[in-house]
Amino acid sequence: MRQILLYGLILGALLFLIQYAQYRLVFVQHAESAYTGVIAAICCAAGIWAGVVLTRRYQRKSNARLLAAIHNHPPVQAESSLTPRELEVLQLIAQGLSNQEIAGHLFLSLNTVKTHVSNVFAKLDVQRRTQAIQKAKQLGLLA
Amino acid sequence: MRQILLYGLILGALLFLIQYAQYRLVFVQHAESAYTGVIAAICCAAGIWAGVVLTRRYQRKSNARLLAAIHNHPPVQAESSLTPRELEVLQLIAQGLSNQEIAGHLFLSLNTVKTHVSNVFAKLDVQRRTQAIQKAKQLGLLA
DNA sequence: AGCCAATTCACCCGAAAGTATGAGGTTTCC
DNA sequence: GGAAACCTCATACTTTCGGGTGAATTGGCT
Repeated sequence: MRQILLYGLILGALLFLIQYAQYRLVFVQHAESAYTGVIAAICCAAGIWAGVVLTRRYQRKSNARLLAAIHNHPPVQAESSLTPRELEVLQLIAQGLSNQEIAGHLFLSLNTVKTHVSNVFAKLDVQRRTQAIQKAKQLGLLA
Repeated sequence: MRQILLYGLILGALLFLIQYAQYRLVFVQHAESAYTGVIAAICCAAGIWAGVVLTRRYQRKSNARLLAAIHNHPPVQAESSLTPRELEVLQLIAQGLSNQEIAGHLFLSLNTVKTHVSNVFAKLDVQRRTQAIQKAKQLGLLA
């Protein structure tokens, strides 16, 4: 529902831009190539954005399968109550990454990473990431 | 993901329609105008392609680093040795203790612990304690 | 259609961690 | 007796973490 509104606004803005550009062109003849360039730039940007978003969503699930394959575990572990995403974050914590770096690796915002980290800590009953590493290794959640 | 594609198509279609309509109504005298729509479509496609390719490439590199880290592949070189005190502090860090707790264990002030920790980080060439744990285990400094 | 778990993101706040610099004290070794 | 290494502690500052709360979205299941 929110997205529809968003896309509507984007669409409207684009249409407005095009209208404006063509309005200006009525009075500025022979600037057709410049106008085409603007359109091309806008569409390129929109296309790249769409492509990136598309691929990220697709890759997200692939990564889950990849990590699962590495550890010979199904994506969802019954013995630990950690979700797949939380396990991913936990593994990156054990690699020594900061929350910001984890966000970069996983294409998440810093806030989202913090949320996952907090949930991991709560489920492992620890207060610090160093404790989480310790406990996770004891529980066999990490290699 | 399906909706994004959908919205993308709608966007493209609308843009094209606008182009076509204005071509018919206003810019009949400009045969060039028809090309703008084509350009827009091509750029959209190119943009999506570029976005997908770029994101996929970036992900591949990330995954490679991730796998390398998991499998202990990264080159490990001998580094300057830690002093006895620094090694003590490092071991307590690996056990998940906070600086304050380490100070309590070793009967030191918090500032002193911070100094030792900073020196350990410098010698191990890391910035965070989680990285220090990882590296110390690679170097065999920890059990 | 509605519920529910998972995921994502935001904001605020305090605590902890990390950086930089300086400064005494001791031991050891030349 | 002086250089060098180590240990100790301090102040000041910036960054990162962690906790708490709220909320929107999605996908799966009933």
